Amino acid sequence: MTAAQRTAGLLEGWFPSAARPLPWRTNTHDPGQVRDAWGTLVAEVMLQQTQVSRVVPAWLAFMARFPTPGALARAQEEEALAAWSGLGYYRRARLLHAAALRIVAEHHGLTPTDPRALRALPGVGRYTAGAVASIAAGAPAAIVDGNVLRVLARLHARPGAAGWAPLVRWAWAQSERLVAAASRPGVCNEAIMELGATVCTPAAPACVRCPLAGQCRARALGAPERFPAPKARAARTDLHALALVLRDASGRVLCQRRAPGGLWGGLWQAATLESAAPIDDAGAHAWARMRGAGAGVRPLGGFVWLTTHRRVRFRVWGGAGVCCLRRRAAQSAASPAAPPTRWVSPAELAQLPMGSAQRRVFELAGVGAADPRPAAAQPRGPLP
DNA sequence: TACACGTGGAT
DNA sequence: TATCCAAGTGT
Repeated sequence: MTAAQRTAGLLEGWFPSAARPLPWRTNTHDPGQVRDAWGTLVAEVMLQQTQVSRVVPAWLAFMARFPTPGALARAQEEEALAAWSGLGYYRRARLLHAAALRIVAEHHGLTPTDPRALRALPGVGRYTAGAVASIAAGAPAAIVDGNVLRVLARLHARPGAAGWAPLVRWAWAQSERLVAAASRPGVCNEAIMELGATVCTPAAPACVRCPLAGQCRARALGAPERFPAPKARAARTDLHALALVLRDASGRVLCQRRAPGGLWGGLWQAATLESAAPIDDAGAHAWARMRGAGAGVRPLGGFVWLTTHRRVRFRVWGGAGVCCLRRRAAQSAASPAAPPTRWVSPAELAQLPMGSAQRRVFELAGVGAADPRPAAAQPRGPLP
């Protein structure tokens, strides 16, 4: 028996009793598949760089609304984005919508399970293609994600930082070998990820519960947590955002849509001015009046929002909008290329695709029903 | 290749 | 509190 066969066997034996009961693991109504391929694809895309606890409620809601590729393909992209609100990395929702269109057009509405066909779908890279092919159809397709890389690096005490290309290439080769040796590739793949997520964790791994402890070279060296070495991270750049929450007499609020692409691309927000430099009160007031605010517009508060690459210092101003005709004149005069704007009720606002920072803006301004999702909770930062 | 892309849990 | 980083992909 080869080392790979032994590892695969241990993983496959461990998984059934250790697997968390996640909703996408429970079913299948298609007896030809290990698991529903569409539900698996949706789960894998949501899980890209996103923790399981955040994905569970989102996956349940998304699958209730879009149970098949056809259901998503019939919807507008904006509905997919709205269903993604709060999950982050919104490009994933656009790409999944595009993938649904392709599945309908090129695969008769049936999610492919062949790795090559999967890989050709928008938003499906090498990892996701391998995961869906193996988990939904049992194909011997390799996968490497953060968990797999960590488990393999420790198992072989392989040096190198997490993002280092030679280490990643080595991990793919190891995964290929492992999955080729597995009797149930999908189970083996899910097991190694589950092991990384629940036992072989980045800090304080629970080696006493690990089925691979006996063959783990990093453990034998006495310091499994040193593998892989941490990867260097880019510094965050500061961004200043002035958000203006305007209400009309009937309680509707003014929203605008961000340009596609870039940060929060295509999502809705309060009228917002972004700047690399701080915006003083006089500048804020002048801009707010130009965007249609009445004379009573005033600062309501602020907060700091962190993303991977930015520290965004939000200041929120609010007040009443001026009357309709003057408002339109003011907008077009202010900026002929101004983004599309709409006045929406608080109920409509809740259905609009919007990032969590802008939900927070409306919440701070006292606009009810801004967040249809369970309470988001970046720490309540101090004023910028 | 290196970088941009969101959000929140874990420590 | 600050930092890490989580079932990656596209450009």
